[in-house]
Amino acid sequence: MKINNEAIERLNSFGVKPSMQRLAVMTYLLKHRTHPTVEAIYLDLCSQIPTLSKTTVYNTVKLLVEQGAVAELTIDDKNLRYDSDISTHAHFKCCHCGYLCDIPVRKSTLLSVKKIGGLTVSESQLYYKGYCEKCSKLMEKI
Amino acid sequence: MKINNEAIERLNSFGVKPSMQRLAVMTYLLKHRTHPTVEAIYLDLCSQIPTLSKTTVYNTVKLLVEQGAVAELTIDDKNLRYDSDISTHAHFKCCHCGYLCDIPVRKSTLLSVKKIGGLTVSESQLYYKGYCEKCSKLMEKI
DNA sequence: ATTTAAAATTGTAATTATTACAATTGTGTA
DNA sequence: TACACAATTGTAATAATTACAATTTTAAAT
Repeated sequence: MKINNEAIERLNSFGVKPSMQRLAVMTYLLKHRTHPTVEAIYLDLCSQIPTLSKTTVYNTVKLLVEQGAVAELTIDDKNLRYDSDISTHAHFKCCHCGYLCDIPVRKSTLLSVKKIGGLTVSESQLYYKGYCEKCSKLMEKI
Repeated sequence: MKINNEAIERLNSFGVKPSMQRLAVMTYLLKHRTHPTVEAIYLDLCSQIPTLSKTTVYNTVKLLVEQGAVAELTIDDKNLRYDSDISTHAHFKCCHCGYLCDIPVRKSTLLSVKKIGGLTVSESQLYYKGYCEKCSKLMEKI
């Protein structure tokens, strides 16, 4: 996997000082829109950067999230997941097979910064849970 | 804490066979709308049921969630939280102090059962994250 | 009432994601 | 080249949750 310009630009525009590892993680997230876990990112990048430490991946995604360069999803109760798509959209997770995907949403539904009473909301997440097409059909048969 | 009728009715109407422990957990959740963790439920109920096991609390909340009698929140990356309010509403979490509260929401925003493409959505969760009133003011001073 | 089977509860051990932290390595500058 | 600082690494610790076997409780049948 080559480092792409989009990754460099993303880091720069969110004030993240680039490094080999950070660019690799950012590039990975931009390329793989699968909402990967730290484990998945780590395992895939290991072949490219054999000295990579899982701690570095943890440090990096934390930094990227803090700076707003990527989104952190808490849709799964097991692991945190990361998404380089920081535009307005929702997520669906199949509670049977774990399948996870994006769901388009009107911007008005998920406004990025607003006030609710005294609360300052900087981030909104809309999660849908249920059964994917495959698992729905499986359920009917049982 | 007395077991209340609402707890018995809730278990019955969601097909959960009642027991001392299940009623205690259900009653606790109906009374404490603080979105408690398993740990919190366990610690509070220990004085009432000294033989209570944390595993039982885990088993019970899992059962209640499966049957739809309570909602499970994944808003916090550390622990799962449980909510006996299964009506349409969103949640806010302060990412500085951890404060968690309910946010009213129009029913149309979070429809409880629908289809999106081939996906069968049985549950929607809307999470807001940011700073509570106290923490917002703290931030300004720094 | 007694026996019996099934279900619920308990306690302990295992698993796993994440964080803490100290040591090492890398980077940029004087 | 030397120095200070930041980033990375590896290991150990923490903590939430699950697995599982043993025990207790419940409910039904004799």
